[in-house]
Amino acid sequence: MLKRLPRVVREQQMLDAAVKVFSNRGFHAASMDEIAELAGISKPMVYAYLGAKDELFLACLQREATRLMEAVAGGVRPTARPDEQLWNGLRAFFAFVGAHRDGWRVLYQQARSEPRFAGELAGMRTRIVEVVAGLLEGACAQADLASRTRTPARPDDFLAMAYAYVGAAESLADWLADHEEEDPEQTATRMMNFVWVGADALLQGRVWHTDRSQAG
Amino acid sequence: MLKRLPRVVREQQMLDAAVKVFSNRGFHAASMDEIAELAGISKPMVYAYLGAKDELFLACLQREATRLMEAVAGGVRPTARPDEQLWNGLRAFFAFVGAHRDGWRVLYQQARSEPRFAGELAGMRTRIVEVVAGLLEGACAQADLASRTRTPARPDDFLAMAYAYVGAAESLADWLADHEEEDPEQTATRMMNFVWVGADALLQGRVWHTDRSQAG
DNA sequence: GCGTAACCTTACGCACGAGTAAGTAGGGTG
DNA sequence: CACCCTACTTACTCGTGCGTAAGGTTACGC
Repeated sequence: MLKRLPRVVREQQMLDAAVKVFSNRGFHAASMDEIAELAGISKPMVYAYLGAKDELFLACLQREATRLMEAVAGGVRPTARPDEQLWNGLRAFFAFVGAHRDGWRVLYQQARSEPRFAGELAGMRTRIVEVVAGLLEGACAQADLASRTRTPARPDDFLAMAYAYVGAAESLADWLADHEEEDPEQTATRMMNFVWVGADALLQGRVWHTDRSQAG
Repeated sequence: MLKRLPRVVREQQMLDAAVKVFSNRGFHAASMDEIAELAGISKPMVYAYLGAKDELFLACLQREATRLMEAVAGGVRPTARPDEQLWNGLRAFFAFVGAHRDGWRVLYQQARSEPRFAGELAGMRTRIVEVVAGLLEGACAQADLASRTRTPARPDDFLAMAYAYVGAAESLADWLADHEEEDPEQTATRMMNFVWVGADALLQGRVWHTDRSQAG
């Protein structure tokens, strides 16, 4: 009756549908029947092409993660200054989230709460954190060359800062995903100011103490 | 056979068990039987005292949220300087997360991904974000009195910054929840440096631009 | 024009888990 | 001691939804 389509096409349709349903309902509440229906196909086809529910979810996760990584990597020129790399990376990141709000939700909200996939996700997250930590370290080294030599930072500090920054970015991304009217470009600018100015001050050795308002 | 205990005691035991199970398995994968068993009681008692699964989860959410709020509020002296308020609040916050890692997970990871409770949680989150935005605004006003009058900040900027900070704190809290060896006090210090020094620089009007490394 | 392989369906088995009915025991009060 | 109310149990019903068995249909090679 309806068109018979080649496997590759159907698989993408199924993944599209699955991302939407997982995103709206959550992993457990999503039913394979609903996914199949939304994909315009019957359930056994989903099993035939993409396997059981776990595998299907993992497939969604991997497709969306790959797209995100490629979008970010594609926006960054590796030869640019660290701050420009960061800026372009953030732009690409928030643009992606703005364009694929469903994908973002699947990737970060759902996967995190399902213990079965938390490991997979933690791996991606760790890689991102390490990249960011590397950028910070590079920026710090460059700042040292420029003028001051005050650097109290140890490797762990970079990692912790990177962790905090990634969290901040995710938080803004969630906000973006929930607010249809927000402009990705502006979100990226906010994040960039937030990161760069703050990090710059911190990396110059300015520290807050309990007994004094701040030290410079 | 086993002791008969008054209602109030049993309820707390049930909530303790529920928080643990919800935290480990996720809302859907958690079974009422397992919760009942862990609480050392039979399932109908859970229904009799705390209602259906939804209500039970909400009860967990509310108990943990209340505890968290009280812990933070209890650590803060409202008459102190803004930076000290922030510092004490962060200390209390990370101490709480360190001590109630399960509760934290239920509160933030699980609740967020379940559309049914996302609203409830978003409300709490919004309140927190607004408090933080208020602190920032207060700090900014104080800084203005002290010396410079350069303030490019509009209300939305405070809100966005607060959002990013809350995300950063959550991220560090997740890290803390996952790393048994990490010290809550140190995490709080990291966050404080991160927030205060960065915010200070930002609120003085330092901004990053596309064509220049930074402005001061 | 016929086999065969890929595409696609309906219709079911089966397990798991939410929620309940109906009934038992303990301990305080008259 | 009879009462009754609260704490507590075993033992079910029943819906929901994953995963599959078995069979139908289109296209393409030969």
